[in-house]
Amino acid sequence: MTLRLHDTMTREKRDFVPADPQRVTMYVCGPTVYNFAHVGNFRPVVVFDVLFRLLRHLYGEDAVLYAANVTDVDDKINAKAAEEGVAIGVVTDRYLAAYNADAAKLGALPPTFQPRATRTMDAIVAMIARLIDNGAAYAAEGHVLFDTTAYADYGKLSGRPLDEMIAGARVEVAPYKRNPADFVLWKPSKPGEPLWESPWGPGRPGWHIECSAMIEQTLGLPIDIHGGGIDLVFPHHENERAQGVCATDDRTYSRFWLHNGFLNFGEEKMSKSLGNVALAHDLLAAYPGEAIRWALLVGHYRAPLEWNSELLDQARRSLDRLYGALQRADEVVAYASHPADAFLTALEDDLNTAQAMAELFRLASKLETGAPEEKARAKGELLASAGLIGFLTADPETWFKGGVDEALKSRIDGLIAARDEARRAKDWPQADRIRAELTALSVEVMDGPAGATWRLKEQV
RNA sequence: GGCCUGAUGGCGGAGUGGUUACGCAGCGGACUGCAAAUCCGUGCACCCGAGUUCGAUUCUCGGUCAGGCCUCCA
Repeated sequence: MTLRLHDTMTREKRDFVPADPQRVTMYVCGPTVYNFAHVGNFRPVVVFDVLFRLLRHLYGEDAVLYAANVTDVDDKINAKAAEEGVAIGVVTDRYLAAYNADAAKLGALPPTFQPRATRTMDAIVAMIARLIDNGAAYAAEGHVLFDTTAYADYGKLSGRPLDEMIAGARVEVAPYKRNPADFVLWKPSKPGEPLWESPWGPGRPGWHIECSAMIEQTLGLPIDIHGGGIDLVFPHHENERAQGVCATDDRTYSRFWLHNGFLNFGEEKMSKSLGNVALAHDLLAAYPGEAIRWALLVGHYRAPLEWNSELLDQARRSLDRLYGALQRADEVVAYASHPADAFLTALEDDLNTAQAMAELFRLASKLETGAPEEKARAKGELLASAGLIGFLTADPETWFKGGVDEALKSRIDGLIAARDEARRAKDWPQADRIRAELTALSVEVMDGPAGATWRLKEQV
């Protein structure tokens, strides 16, 4: 079975073949850390985490190098720092920490590298200098600009011929540009803004060159996979590629380009009680990270995803179903620790997570109804399959009772015990009264042959 | 204006030239003191028009609608 990935460059699914199976490289554009990140910003985090995990499964954990950068030089960061009267590092450190914590709650593994623009300045300056030497960039009025006419392939990734872009340009062209499409590699800082020394005067780098330099420094060019949101295809990735190719004489830059679709918020408002759930940080306070991760992967990564509270509720219930099966199969000893073939096949088909999830439900059904050997195998495959993409890693008890503190837990256990006693005495009115009390605590009681178990109906 | 996607049941969302996944919700039944969970069964869809074909939801063309990008937004 081979991994097939949709490449934005060729606009088709192709067999993925890394340059070196011992050293598979992937780079994904990360956040600009000036505030808590929007949920949509976490879609690539989760999507490419799935790809990272799949690649590790296929090529070995040590064979995959994944870099996800952090943009910590930016106008918005400057504005935020100025507003708070602090250095930009205070702002970027704070929001980077929050971002990483939220990503972890969403089940994302830490990338192998997390380069930061401010710590890559030497490489950025060096790359700009090389571009000037190669005749692909020029200095003008304190700026350094990339000369888009120096790169014949410019526009190929996004499918925009240069002349059309010029015709469609809706932004005023700075007077120092040779061509309207030329973009900034280095620019002077405004008074009060952070600046770095360079041969072209003190200033700061343009956004695109940061990524090219960070890739070259952390992974080396060319890389196997470059990922990011669909909105980055143009101009960011187009420009990155132009820079990387012209600075290194390497024609490839990245062997595959993967882009995830956007989250749509439609018209529906998220439940008011949830507050501003557009921020992942707030959303994570209202829903388990695993449910949000599930919701983000429920559709194909390239398709737009309708994001609303119903989607999240359904995601949580889907996980209830799977965790419920595991909980009921507590005594089943898992046999086999490999992901199911059908599950892997789905993932290897350009990360068809929806299909892969369907396989998880199939395994859960087998676990509920199969013969003993079948159950043991289904449990092993379910755990291994789901675990491969970061699901069902919690104890089922924790999933269903995780939000309960000790005091409440002992109170619930007391009520359950009292109800059991009433039921043994066939005092149904009393048993129902107690159940009503539990329901008020959002506790769902499930009577079984071995006594009653319970779980939280909604997690808070 | 240019370029590019997409349109599947009540909701979400896969996939396929002939029998349409899966989950949630619904309905009937089993189980239960009653429930819940689970199990069994079941209803419900492939935007419109034309074409190709023995046969199209799936391919082609047109239309309609929706969304995205067009210089720093995942």
